[in-house]
Amino acid sequence: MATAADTTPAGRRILDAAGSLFYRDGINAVGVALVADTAGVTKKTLYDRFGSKDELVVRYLRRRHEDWWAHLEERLAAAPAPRTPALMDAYLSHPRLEVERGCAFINAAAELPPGHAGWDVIREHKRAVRTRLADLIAEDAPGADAEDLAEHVFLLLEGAIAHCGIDGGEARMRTARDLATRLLRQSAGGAAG
Amino acid sequence: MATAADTTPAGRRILDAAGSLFYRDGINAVGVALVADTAGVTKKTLYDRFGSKDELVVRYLRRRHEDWWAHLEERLAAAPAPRTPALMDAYLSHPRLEVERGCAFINAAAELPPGHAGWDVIREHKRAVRTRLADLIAEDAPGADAEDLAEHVFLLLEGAIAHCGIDGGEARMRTARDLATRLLRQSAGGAAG
DNA sequence: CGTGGAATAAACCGATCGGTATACCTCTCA
DNA sequence: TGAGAGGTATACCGATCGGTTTATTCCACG
Repeated sequence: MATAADTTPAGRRILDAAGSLFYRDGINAVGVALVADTAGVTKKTLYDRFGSKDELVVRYLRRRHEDWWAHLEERLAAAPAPRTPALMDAYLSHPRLEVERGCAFINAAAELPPGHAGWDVIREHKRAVRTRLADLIAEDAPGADAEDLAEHVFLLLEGAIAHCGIDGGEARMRTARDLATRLLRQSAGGAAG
Repeated sequence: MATAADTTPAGRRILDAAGSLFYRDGINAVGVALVADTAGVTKKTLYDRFGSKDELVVRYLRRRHEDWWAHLEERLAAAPAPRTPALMDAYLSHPRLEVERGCAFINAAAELPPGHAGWDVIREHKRAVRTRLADLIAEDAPGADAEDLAEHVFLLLEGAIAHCGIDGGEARMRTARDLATRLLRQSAGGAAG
């Protein structure tokens, strides 16, 4: 019977290899043979576990979201108020999920054809970040228009993460964090729209 | 002798085909044979004009920048003050440069390997937009910290254009325009930091 | 003891990739 | 008049693509 794909040692190594290769070089530029070789696994094992490259791509995106989300919640739990800037900081502090090539989900969206199952993962990831951001802002700037402010900060965040891949550095993420912090202070101070 | 690549009718049609195909389906997913067929041209003609796919990609990016820039300046020339929101509107009004798949330059950055000549075009394009934005802001909000405000609006803009490709619509670009407009009004009103 | 899942090793499939080669046609212009 | 540029048509190249097949080994578990 088909195993849950990443419950097996080889399955995990495949997902590890796919995680770094797809992110660093792009999805279409990386062949399944390279993923298998990097994982120290035969193509047969890869196809036994994942069935197709499309499915592997979906798993790659799902895992990237789950890893990032777990890290985010961990950092948020340890962060003092205001916690909104900590969300930005979380992008800079993950030990394995680099940011040198920008946002894995925006990058995947640039490559995946319409109708690919990965689109659901991409949209759900962005929706989740956007929602979590609104929650944080509601607690950081009570009384302000949280939805309006969340959309504002979300665009700052997305612009920054996208440009990390072009600039090759994290500078713009720090800029976005500082701008968001200032917005929060202004909105907490004078709660008028 | 090698012609300037796009000075010839066939060269222009190749660039037209590459423009829509590379943008819609991604650079790596589109083969030179498809570009040639779409342009109604043989592969030989394509290689006679452009030499390699890498060079064609560079030309594609350069042309996209030039077309977009010409359109921007045209719109800016016709726009009343404040002209900063008109920059955002320009993304929505170009007759041929759609926005359904997001930003062609961010997308290309997701696909191109390090060292590819296209990177220079990408970085130069973003630098140019960022600079033009600072100029517009300096004229729209005199007295304010133009550099600081430009970076803020630039991140809003980039977040919006990246997400147009994920949402599949232009809504977020309009949101970014409205947020920028409000920022401008605030900075023009109380010029304090 | 033996069955079935997880794995390796390696060959193979048709299709497509970027790029080249050969031959021929047409038009311009010196 | 004839050379050279721009072009078509088509076949070809080696490499790689995603994916399959066959055979074999290992080991846990009933």
